[in-house]
Amino acid sequence: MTNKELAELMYPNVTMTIKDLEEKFPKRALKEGAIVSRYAPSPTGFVHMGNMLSCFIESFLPKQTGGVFFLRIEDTDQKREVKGGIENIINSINSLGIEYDEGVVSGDEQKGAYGPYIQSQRREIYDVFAKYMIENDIAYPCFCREEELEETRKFQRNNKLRIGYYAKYARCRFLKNEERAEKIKQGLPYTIRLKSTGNFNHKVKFKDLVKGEVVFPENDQDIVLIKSDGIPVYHFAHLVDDHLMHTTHVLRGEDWLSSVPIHIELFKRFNFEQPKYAHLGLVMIVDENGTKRKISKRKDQDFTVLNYAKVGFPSGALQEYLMTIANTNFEGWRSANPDKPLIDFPFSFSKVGSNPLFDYSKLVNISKNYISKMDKETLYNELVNWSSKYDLELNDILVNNKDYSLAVLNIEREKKKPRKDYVTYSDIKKYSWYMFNDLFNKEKKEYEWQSVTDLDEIRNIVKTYFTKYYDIGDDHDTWFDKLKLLAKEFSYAEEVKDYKENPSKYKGSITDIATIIRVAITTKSQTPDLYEILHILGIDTINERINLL
RNA sequence: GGCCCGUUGGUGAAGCGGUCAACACACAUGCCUUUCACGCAUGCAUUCAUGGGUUCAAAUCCCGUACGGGUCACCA
Repeated sequence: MTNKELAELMYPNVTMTIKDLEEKFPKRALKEGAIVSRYAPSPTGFVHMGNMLSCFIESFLPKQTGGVFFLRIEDTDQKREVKGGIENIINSINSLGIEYDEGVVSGDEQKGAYGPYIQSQRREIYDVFAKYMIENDIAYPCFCREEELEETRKFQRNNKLRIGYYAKYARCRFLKNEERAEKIKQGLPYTIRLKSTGNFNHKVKFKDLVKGEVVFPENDQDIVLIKSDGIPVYHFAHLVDDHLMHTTHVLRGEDWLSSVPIHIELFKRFNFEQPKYAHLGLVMIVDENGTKRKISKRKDQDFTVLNYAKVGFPSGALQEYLMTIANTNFEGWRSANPDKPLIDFPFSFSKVGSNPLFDYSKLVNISKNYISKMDKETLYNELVNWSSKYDLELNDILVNNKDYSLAVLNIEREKKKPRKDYVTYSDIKKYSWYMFNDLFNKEKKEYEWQSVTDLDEIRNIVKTYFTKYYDIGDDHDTWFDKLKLLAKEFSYAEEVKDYKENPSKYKGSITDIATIIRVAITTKSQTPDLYEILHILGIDTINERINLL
C-alpha cells in the first residue's frame, strides 16, 4: 500500500493542496523591512503583565516598520479553556491601548484576509497539510495509548535513558501501511506524529534575535503533530499558520526556546521560510516565600492587566513601563527625548534584558510623571473614559461640570514643574474629592487640625479672614500679603523665620494661619496650592463650608 | 536526571581587556517652601556568584563549581 493510498484513506474529503492555500493567501505586499508579527495567546486564563509585554512589543515593531500585527487565538486545548477567555484577551489588549490590524475582534467577529484567526476554525487547512505529510512520508499515524507511552517513559527513566518517542521507542513508525489502514478501518483512535529525520548527536545552530547564537541537539523526537481529536498541537499550528499568514517575526517567552529544534525541522521538511525568532525573558515576581518565579496565568490574579486598568494606570504609562523592562536603554532614550512619542524609540533586540522582576514602584514613578505631563484636556478626556467604566459617580460629576473639572485638574499643572501626586486615575478622586461639592457633602467631615485646635480661635480667624481680607479677585501675591496681615492681626508671625527665632513672641506663624484656612475649607491639612483652591471653589462654596464649622 | 539560558547594589541595569564600576527607581539625610506634592544637594556595590587560568592589566576572554530560571505532554 502506498503512502498516497493511506493518505487518501485518512483524508478522503481533502481535495485542496498546499499550493492552493498558498495562492489563496499570497505573500503580503509590504515594503522592505516591514515586520509581520502576532500575538497568539490561548484562552486559558488571565492576561498578565508578562503576556502583555510580548503582546506590546509584537504590536510595536509592525507599527514602527509599516508591517502587520494580528491577533490569533490558539484554542487548540479545549480541556484547559476558560469561559470568556477570548473576551478577556481582547479587553486586556484594548485596555493597554494596543491596536491590531487583523484578527479576532470579538467572539464572533474577525477582520483580515488571512483568517480564520481562531485555530479551532482552521481544521480544513490543517487537514491539507496533514494529508501532504502522510503522502510524503513526513508523518505517520500512531496508535499508542497513554498508558503505553507512560510505560516507556517509566522504562526510560529507570534506565537513565533519554525520555521520549524516538528511534526504536517510536514503535508506530515501523508499522506497515497495511497495518495502519487496518487499524484505522477498525476505528482505533490515533495521533499523527512527525517522522523525524534528525540526529540527536548532530547540532543545530540558530540565531535568536535576543539570545544570539544558540546551539541545540537536533530534534529526533517523533512528536505528536495532530491529537487524536484531529486538532493540531502548537508546533504544527505554528508551522501552518505562520507560513500562511506570512509572519516574519515570532516573539514569545523564553520558555519556548527549547522547542526551536522542532520548529526548525518542521519548516525544513516543508521547505518553508523560517520566521525569525526572538525569545523574551519572562517577567518574574517575588512570591510569598521570597523566591523569584515567573508570573502564573492561574495563580497571580493581582498582576492581571485588567486590574491595572481598573485602578486607573493610564495605558500610555503602562506602555512606557513595559518598554523600560523590554529594552534596557529605553530609560536613557526617554530622558534624552522627553517629548517624543513612544513609537519613535529605536527598539533593539540586543537590548532585551533577561527575566526582569516586575517592579511596582517603578511603574508608580512612571505613571506619576506621565500623568503630570498631560494637559488638562487630555487628562479630562482620559478620566471621563476611565470613569465611564470604573467609577460612574465620578463620571457624572465630570460630565456635568466640565469647565469646573478642567479647572480642578489644572491645579499646579501648567507650569515647568507640575504637581506629581496622581499615580492613577483613581487617585484623583482620592486626593481631590473636597473640590467637588457632591463628594464633599456626602463625606463625613474629619477636620485635620494641626497645632491650633481651639475651635473658637479657629472660627474667629476664619470669619475675620473671609469678611475682612479675602477677595476672590486678588492675584497670588496680593492674596498672600493679605494672609500675612491676618496673621499679624492675630499675633502670628508673618514670616516663619521670625517665629523660629522668637517663638515666645507669637502664638504661631503664617504656617498655622494657612493651615487653619486650608483645613476649614477642605478638612485636609495637605492640599495643593491654597490660593488656587479657594479661587476655583468660589465664594458661595466657601461660605457654605464656613457655616459648617 | 538530560538539554538549554542566565548570575554586576534593595530593584531595573550601563559597561564588551586599561582612570574613583554610568544612569534610573527605591531608601536615608539636608536645603527650599504657607501644608503636601515637586525641585535641589548629599549618602548608599573597596566590588561585579565562586574557584582557577590567560594577560603587564579582567566585571569584561577560557575552564570548573555553586546558585537561579526554562524545558523534556495527545498544554500552550
